[in-house]
Amino acid sequence: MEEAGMSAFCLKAGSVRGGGGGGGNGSTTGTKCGRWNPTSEQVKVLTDLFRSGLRTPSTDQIQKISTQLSFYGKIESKNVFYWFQNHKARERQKRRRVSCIDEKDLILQDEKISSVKHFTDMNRYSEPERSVIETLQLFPLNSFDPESEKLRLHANDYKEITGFSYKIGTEMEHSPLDLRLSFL
Amino acid sequence: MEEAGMSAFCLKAGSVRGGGGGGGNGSTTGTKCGRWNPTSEQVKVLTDLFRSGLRTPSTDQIQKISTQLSFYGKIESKNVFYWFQNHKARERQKRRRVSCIDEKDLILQDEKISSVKHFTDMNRYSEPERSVIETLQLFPLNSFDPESEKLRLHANDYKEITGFSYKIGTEMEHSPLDLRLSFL
DNA sequence: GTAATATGAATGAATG
DNA sequence: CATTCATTCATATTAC
Repeated sequence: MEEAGMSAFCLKAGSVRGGGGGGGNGSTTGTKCGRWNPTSEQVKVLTDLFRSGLRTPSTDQIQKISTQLSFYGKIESKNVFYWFQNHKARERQKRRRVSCIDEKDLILQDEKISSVKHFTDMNRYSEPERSVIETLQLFPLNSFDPESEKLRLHANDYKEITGFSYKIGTEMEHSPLDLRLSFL
Repeated sequence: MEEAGMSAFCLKAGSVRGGGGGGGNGSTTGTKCGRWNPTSEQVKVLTDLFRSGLRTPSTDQIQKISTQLSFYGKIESKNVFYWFQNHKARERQKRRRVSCIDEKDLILQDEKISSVKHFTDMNRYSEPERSVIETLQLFPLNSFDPESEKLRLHANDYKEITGFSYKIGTEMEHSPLDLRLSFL
């Protein structure tokens, strides 16, 4: 009865997820089950893409990337998705930590990419390096969507929730006997 | 992509969620501010509702759901709203991201029960059809309400609206970066 | 063996 | 409804 909150998700016992490593990576140790751990080649490709300016690949690109990367080992699309999400988030995260120091001496541990991150404007952190454009020619990102945006129909967007005042519970009584889910 | 304000009000205060290992009530950790941490019961109810076919509850339903769920812990209406939004979106995302692997056993543990329910309608409740109220019996509701059926909002199965017409392979220039990336 | 770190995975919240 | 950001959890790896 306890728990039931934190570690209820990870299980799998490694039946389906197995295989890790897949084809001939060998760099990993075990790679039994659990989470995906990328091979060196996969990491390199992903890093190259990231350094080339790709930050948030679209679904199509994610599919293509994972397909290509599957040659180096087992991988799923969501792995690519998460990788970019995490990579970008942590870049930003580190930068935020740095900016929040006033007296503490920060330890610049490692700086993989030689990026002189001087935030000219604290308001919005732009890309640290703007010299990634050349490689961008690699990607035909000219996939213009002619009419993907105009299909937007705004349904009820539930504007009320943003205002936390939002008085809803006219009856704030917790009456277990009142009615549970029969209200629906 | 604008700045959109940095809501830094809620500092994390380093509360280790779940570490308490106590009784599954996540709200005890933060309690102050920070994001909503649903309890197991709340998640179960929401999941049941979702599995029952409810995908986009109206404002009215949302307020009722949150009111009833507040019995299990702190909750707001917007939490319910976001929960359904996210759950629906991620179900669809998962289906999409996983389509490229030969592994067909992508059975999520939360889909244990094999109740085949096909949602085929996307309109508002045109006609009340009673086929999704099963989970409601999980709760000790004393008042049987024949109008329960009208809660059910059938899911729109949604098809690919992306009429992809962008040209592919227009520029297949070999790039110095990596040949393997030319697929993008 | 434990602590610290790195990172994959998940999800709440928000925006367009 | 889709996409993205921020925070957190979980685990593998490394350091002590």
